[in-house]
Amino acid sequence: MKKITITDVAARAGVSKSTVSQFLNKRFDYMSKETKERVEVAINELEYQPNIIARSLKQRTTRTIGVIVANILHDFSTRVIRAIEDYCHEEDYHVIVCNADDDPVKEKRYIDMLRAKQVDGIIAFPTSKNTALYQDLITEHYPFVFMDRLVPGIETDTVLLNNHEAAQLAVDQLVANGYRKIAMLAPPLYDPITPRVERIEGYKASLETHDICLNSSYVISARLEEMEEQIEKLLSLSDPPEAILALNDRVMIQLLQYVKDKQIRISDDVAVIGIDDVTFASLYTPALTTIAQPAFEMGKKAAQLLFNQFHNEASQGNRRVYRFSPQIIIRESCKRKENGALQ
Amino acid sequence: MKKITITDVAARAGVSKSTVSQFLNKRFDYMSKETKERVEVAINELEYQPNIIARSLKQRTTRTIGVIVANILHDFSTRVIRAIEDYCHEEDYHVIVCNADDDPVKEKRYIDMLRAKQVDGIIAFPTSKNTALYQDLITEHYPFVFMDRLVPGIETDTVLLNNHEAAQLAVDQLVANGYRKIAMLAPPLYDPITPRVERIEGYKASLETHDICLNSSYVISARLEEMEEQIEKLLSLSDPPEAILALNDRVMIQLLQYVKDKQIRISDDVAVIGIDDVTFASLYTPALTTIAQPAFEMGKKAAQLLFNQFHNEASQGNRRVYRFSPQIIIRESCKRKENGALQ
DNA sequence: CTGAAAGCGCTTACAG
DNA sequence: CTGAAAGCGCTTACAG
Repeated sequence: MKKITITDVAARAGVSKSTVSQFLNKRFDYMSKETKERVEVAINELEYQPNIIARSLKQRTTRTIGVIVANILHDFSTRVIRAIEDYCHEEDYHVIVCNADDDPVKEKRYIDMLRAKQVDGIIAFPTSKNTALYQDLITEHYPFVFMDRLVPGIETDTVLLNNHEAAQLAVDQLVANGYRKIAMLAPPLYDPITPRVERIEGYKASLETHDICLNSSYVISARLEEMEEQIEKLLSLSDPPEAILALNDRVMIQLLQYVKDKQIRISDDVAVIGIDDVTFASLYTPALTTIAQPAFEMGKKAAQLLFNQFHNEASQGNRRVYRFSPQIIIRESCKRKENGALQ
Repeated sequence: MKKITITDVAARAGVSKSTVSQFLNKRFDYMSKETKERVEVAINELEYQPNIIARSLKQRTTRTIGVIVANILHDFSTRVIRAIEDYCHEEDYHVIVCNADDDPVKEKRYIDMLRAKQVDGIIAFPTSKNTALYQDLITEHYPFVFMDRLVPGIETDTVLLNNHEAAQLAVDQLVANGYRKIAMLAPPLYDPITPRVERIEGYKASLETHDICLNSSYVISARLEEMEEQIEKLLSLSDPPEAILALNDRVMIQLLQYVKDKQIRISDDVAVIGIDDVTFASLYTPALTTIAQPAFEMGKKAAQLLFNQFHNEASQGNRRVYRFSPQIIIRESCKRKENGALQ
């Protein structure tokens, strides 16, 4: 039951460990056909599998990367991970998945452990709170890329949505359908997470473009558990909004739950549009108009950037921010029934 | 920029590597306060982080496990992974996530590579096709547990749903609401994946219990792309079903898409119930009655079983199958409007 | 209480 | 064309 090693193979084949190692690494340049075959036979007979850990120790590469997301249960994260894993699989790499739960302590622990395990690089949805640590990674030229969120002052490859454009697409669509009283539903902003901040900014800027005055009671920012209560208030306003923009999928779900409970009819009573294309958007009634993120492309890009960092140290100097364009998927939830004023 | 090693720490502290190692492993029994402090200071000053790869080589444990799912995009898999990762995080383990896409070749490649990387164990949703390989794992006493699917002839810890009960709960609920013409929508059965086979068996057995004759044109088994076509046929039958049981979430989504496109009203025109609690079940109209799997508990159990295998070799003999009970969540999609005959 | 030495299983110049 | 030797960075008996 003892694990067989390169030494066993060498003995069996009657050659040295060096030769076996050359074989394993496909360095056949100076190897006679005969020894090559002998080694091959020995490997097969013994069902030898090299110990990658030993190789990693010597070669200082583990062919493994770490991916730290806030929560793998979030749809966007799952898709990004799938894209990264696909890319890694092609390149014969593996991915360790970690859930930091937006907790800086957990994040730091993961980053430290991942590095101790010598992973070749990390892709993270940063909590943005471990600035000193991120800075260390940079000064040590450690390969890493950020996803979804920008961290002020940290210059590393970052891939994220053009959030401004996403909010703008949503507002434009609403305005084009004749809505001008547009509310925004957002998660809490006390920790300034890029997509939230930028989408709200985008919303405000777009309103301005359309000469719509910002009504501050129309922008709700609350924890998911308090969302229903906030929506209730919003809709009870003396001058309630005619349309609601949900900042992300989780907010959208809260909104739809509220709407269901109160028997409010979307589109008739209030128009709805959401950033993030929820899985059930097309089968909901009315089908939900959404602004989709190209999650797979974004994940793939992140992986490519990381691998670029592996291969050329030069890339250190010019790490960049890559913005991906969202795509509007027009369905039914913000059409006016009466084919409303195209203003 | 050179990585600092245990040798550097030893030099700095003026002790041997052995002593530093003892310190790292918290073996303080015979260490003087003074040297202990010296080592501690050196470690902090140098910001030393041990190389886990080197340790792993010696200790023959990587504190890393592999999880092979069919597809991380599937909701159930995601939840299971989350539960496993949480458990591992508590135990200071990491998890490598792999998507086998129900492809035995990919699965084999992952298992081989994961083992080459010396992961301490594997949790897999098996394709069930690599029987020889699974058997090898057993004879080598390699720790692994199967999830969601049973593999005939392979005696290892397996955690899965009580699928029979799941189908039965669904049929019972339908019958209790006065439905007797009950169709079953399933994915293809050419590869005999446990949940599919068992849920269909459960469906058939339950019908029998209720003295309902099986109508073979009521059981549809088709690829997702052909599902709409099949549903069309099903509902065009001269004697169409009054209720439909969706075998899993993906089938349910196809069904809902069809229903939406054809403007069929669930509950009024046809009752619907599904195994797997889709995320939007409660906010859909009518809210969907579903049979939920305890995904988190199942994932946690799988992790526990794997860790048990690490800790006691004895467990080899008595690996078992753990069935989890589904839970029915009664909502609105299979209630009769007219408060139908409680038969 | 601490250190020298061997060893985990590979790879890699280098010598021949 | 092939092998002996050193080394990757730890841990672990064992000696003192």
